[in-house]
Amino acid sequence: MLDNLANINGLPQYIRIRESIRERILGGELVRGEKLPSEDELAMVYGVSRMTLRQSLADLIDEGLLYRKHGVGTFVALQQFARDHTVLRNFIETSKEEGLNVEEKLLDARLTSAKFQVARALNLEEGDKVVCLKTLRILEGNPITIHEAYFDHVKFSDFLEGNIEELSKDLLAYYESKGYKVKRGIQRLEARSIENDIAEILQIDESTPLLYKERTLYTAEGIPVEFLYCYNRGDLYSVTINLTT
Amino acid sequence: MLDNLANINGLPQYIRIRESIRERILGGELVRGEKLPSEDELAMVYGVSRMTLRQSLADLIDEGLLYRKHGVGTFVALQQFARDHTVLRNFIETSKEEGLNVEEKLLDARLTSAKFQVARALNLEEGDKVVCLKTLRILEGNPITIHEAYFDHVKFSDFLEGNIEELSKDLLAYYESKGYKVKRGIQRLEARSIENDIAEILQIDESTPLLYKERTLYTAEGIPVEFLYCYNRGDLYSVTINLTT
DNA sequence: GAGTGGTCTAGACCACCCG
DNA sequence: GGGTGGTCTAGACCACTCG
Repeated sequence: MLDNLANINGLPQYIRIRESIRERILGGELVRGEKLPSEDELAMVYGVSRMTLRQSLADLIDEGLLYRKHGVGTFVALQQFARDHTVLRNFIETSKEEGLNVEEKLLDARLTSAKFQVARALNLEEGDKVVCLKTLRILEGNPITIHEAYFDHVKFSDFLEGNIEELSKDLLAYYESKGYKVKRGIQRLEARSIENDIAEILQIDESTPLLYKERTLYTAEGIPVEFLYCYNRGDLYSVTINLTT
Repeated sequence: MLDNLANINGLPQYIRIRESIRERILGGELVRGEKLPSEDELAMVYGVSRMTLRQSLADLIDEGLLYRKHGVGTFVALQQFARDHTVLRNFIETSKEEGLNVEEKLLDARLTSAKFQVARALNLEEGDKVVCLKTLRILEGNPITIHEAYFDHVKFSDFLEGNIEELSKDLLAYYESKGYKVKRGIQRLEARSIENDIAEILQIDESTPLLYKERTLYTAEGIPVEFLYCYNRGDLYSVTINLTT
């Protein structure tokens, strides 16, 4: 009765209810700090059992949109955190959503042999064949990031024969199309001095520090999919991270 | 029947079952990639309903220890991710657990007026009174990090009258003791060139880049608790982050 | 078709908080 | 004491996967 966009056929009830509540919060119908009706009441309003209703709330609490107080009630959080946990997002799409002018330039794409660090991360043997994909990302005309991604040539043997320019724009989608849906990752960040070749590509001098990143991506099963080196201009690039206890 | 440490009285069953399963995995009884018994069977073994058992599994799946395949079964993940989502941890305790020699030196603790950025982060007005706590962290004899934390003097008025040396060793515990349990946070990382005063304290020259961090901590309700500037030696310090879709 | 996880119900009792 | 969320049950039917 309260749903609109959330009322798509085929979706489980708890998802439709969750989205309905989310819309009521984001739309301003439920104000920050405001108490929601009790679980019993919400379950009645939405016409489901309390267990089902709690499944809806659980997701929103995990996202930081709601919080519970035992014996008191459920409330809309004062501070809105990440709407979802999506830390892994496609760089180009994300930047475009923010209205930024983004270009991506293919620097190199080739078959090579895995060195120690790459092999270890991808659970391969040193010397095994891997695809190396190097790209430069340009934000509002400024070269800002060099990406150097490695992935198993056995799992992704058709990459180099495909439309590399196109495929490299959304590697996550490409991995998924091959049956490797990325679910988790581990990344490590460092501040580094810049090296000559990197300085040249990013068109900066050697006094600018570099935000250096290493990242490994995995499926839900824990299969490593990609290992990445990433060199970011320190003065133009920063990384924002949501933390939870 | 299978529990031991997980069999503490007073704990909900789903937590005891969860910990029992976790122990069976970490203890090697359940191997990576191995299929668990079906939910029906596990529920019977543990003597609970299937819904209760699923609550146990949900936590372990969220942690990345297990994954499910619809119509197939539940499996132990191949790669073990963070055992829990605890990204927020006490630096000193964590380092000690890793067997590292850690010292913390109090540099400054005083009452001051919130400048623009601090005021905005803590939801205060510019000029409102805040406590500023500056500490130096020394790892294995190397000065590695300068922490500059700010928190509301109204919420935490007794800090400066307390044993500052002691309290500053676990600020999260101090905040919690005042009714502000930290649940979430947002942090931002940058690579920066070093400034004179920082270089002097960290005993490094100005060619070493700095891993600069800003962080705001919040309660589950979304109340801001602490705003922090953090200056880390780039060549000795790196930040590891777990990502999820 | 058999087995698995995904969703859902209509109750129940408990622990916690507040007036 | 009354209202709230926390935990738990004993079923049910559906959707998916595989042989």
